[in-house]
Amino acid sequence: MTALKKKQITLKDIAERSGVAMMTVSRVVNGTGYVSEETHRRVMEVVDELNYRPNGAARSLKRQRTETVGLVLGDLSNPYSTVLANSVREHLAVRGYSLFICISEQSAQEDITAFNSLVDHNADGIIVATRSNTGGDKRLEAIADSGVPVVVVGRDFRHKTVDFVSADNLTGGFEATQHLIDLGHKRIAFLGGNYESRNSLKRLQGYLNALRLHGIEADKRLITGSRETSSRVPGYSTEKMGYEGMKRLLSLPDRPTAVFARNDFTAVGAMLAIKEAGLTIPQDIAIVGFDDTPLALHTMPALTTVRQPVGLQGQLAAEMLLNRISAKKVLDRVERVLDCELIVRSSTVVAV
Amino acid sequence: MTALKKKQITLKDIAERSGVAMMTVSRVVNGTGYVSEETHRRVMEVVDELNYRPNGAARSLKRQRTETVGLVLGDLSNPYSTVLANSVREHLAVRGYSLFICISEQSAQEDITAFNSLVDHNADGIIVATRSNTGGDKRLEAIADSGVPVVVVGRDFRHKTVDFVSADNLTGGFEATQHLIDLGHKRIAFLGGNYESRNSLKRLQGYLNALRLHGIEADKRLITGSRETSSRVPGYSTEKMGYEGMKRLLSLPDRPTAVFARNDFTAVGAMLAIKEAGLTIPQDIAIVGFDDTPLALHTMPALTTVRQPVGLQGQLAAEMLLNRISAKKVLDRVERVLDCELIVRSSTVVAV
DNA sequence: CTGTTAGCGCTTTCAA
DNA sequence: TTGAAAGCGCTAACAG
Repeated sequence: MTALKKKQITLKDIAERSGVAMMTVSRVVNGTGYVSEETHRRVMEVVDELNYRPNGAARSLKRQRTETVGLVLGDLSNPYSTVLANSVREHLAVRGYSLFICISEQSAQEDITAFNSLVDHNADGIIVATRSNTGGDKRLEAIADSGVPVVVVGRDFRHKTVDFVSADNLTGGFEATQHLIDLGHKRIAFLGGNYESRNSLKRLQGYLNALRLHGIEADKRLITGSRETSSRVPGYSTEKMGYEGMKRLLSLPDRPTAVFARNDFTAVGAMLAIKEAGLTIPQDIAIVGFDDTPLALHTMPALTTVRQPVGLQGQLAAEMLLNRISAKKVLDRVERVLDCELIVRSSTVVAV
Repeated sequence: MTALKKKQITLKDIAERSGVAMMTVSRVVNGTGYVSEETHRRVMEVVDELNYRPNGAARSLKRQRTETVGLVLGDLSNPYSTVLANSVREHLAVRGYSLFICISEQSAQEDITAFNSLVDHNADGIIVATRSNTGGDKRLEAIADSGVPVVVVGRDFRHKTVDFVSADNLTGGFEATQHLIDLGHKRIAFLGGNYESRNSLKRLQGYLNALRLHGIEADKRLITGSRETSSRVPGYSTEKMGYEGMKRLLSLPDRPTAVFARNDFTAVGAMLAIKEAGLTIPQDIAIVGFDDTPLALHTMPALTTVRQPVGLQGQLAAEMLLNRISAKKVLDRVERVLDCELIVRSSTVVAV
């Protein structure tokens, strides 16, 4: 007969085998308090022999903390998520914290489920990097209210005890558009949103600001995106959106001479549509993306794009969260908005 | 004064407030056992009012299970990981299990750390999708020995109680090479490995098998990859490897007329090197990738590649693991190797 | 239908 | 330097 699951080795087992009290074993295992050389050695011997590992649930229950942090990620397929996750993990690891990632790609319900499983398993804090949505926001607010440390990354969410990290999408969008204007473009499209979403979509807002500054009137027909208002289309499917949106733009009587796409995936889709129409980039239509994903280097021509400091966002998020976790009192909201950088390549300028 | 972290609401609080025993509250919350309409209503009222959530640590400690599964992922930036993770999550969700993802991109140490944090936090089972390495394997073996359900996906690892899911990389590699041979190629390179790794690298093995079958002698100079023996280069950096490897191949006195790249990223890098050398794909050099990432559709020309059923791997992994978790006795190892499919595009055949 | 008791494995506190 | 007792929050098992 085969045992289903071997009985877990406990402190008690180690204590009995090594002839000391549980408490002593605990001290040895945790390296806390005084234990004689000799006892330490004897205990460790048994620990190694039986391959003892402390039970996390019991420990958490008693200690009321898990040394664990949760990260809720939306679109996993976006390199952004990858870089962010790795950065967060690295910076947590330095302080001895483990990272558990939950995915929430589709709906508010998934957000809530992810938050709950993290909270229920007593994560010491949560970093949220999904798009905001009312259902999720409401739950997140309750979680923050209950005292769980929370940091949001690039998510529109305000709460008096929730820290906020983000790239400066407003200025990024502004600079991308400014760049196109500097090149002499007047009919510039925004791809990946609709005019109504301008308040939540900072990149679109930056685009509008740049136009206004230069006395170019915004043309709503040039602002196009997916049909769903709250577009939560993940990764490569935004590419499809870019492709389709570009098709619409191309069919306009007075088509744009330049396009600012909300991200590189969208830009890639747009490029495909432009090429299919037999037009040349950037001569016929110039295009700018956002994010500077590795992708951007390999499009033909290489994509001009706005780079955002993703690793830094991860680092700051981790640090802010750890700060909150170890704080002795309730900290006020901290907000960090990080500079972006325009990377000019051949999709806007011929000579590069 | 602001409380640091609000005292957690417990069963006891609910019990007191609603004037019943803790056990009754527990029954209401879990929907187990008989509770009168009236009591149920009263308890739920208090539960909602105080926003009670059961403490997972306490529950796990008592129940000895967490309804939680861990997934250890290597290269997050590979679309493969994304699709796998989502598939696993979906299929777990149906059965009420949460998924926690851990990343291990670099080293055996990271693998071990990830395994440990999952085991220590009492995950009910673990799915491992990182590349195998001796350190990780050793720890994984110990974990499996201790009775924790484990499933490996595409990872070379044999253990009598660890299930195995993988694409049929051997046949996939064979068919990719066969395809090139069918097109008349004789000097076919393998990009992304060295001859010595042929035992662990099934795709390379398939390549060698195809050559042998057609009486083409393998030329070690045509088998090239990264310099590190155990190549654990993640995502887009394998692209760099493809680029560099291709450069080496192009500098050969008798350069190949076709290349089979171990994955699409590598293939993309190779394509770049080929174009830079002023050569045409597929006329001068034909190229086949592996994985059919979304990328493959957007290369110029579109990439011929081998598609593997990633979603299905996730589904099977989830099912096998749940099966193991709920099994009444120790199950023997199950192995599922899934068919791949050659997708022919313009990087090998002009007319397509 | 509801309540009581005991204990999951660990660590905090106090005592020796 | 070591140990004993109590209890974290929950639920299985048994009583009523």
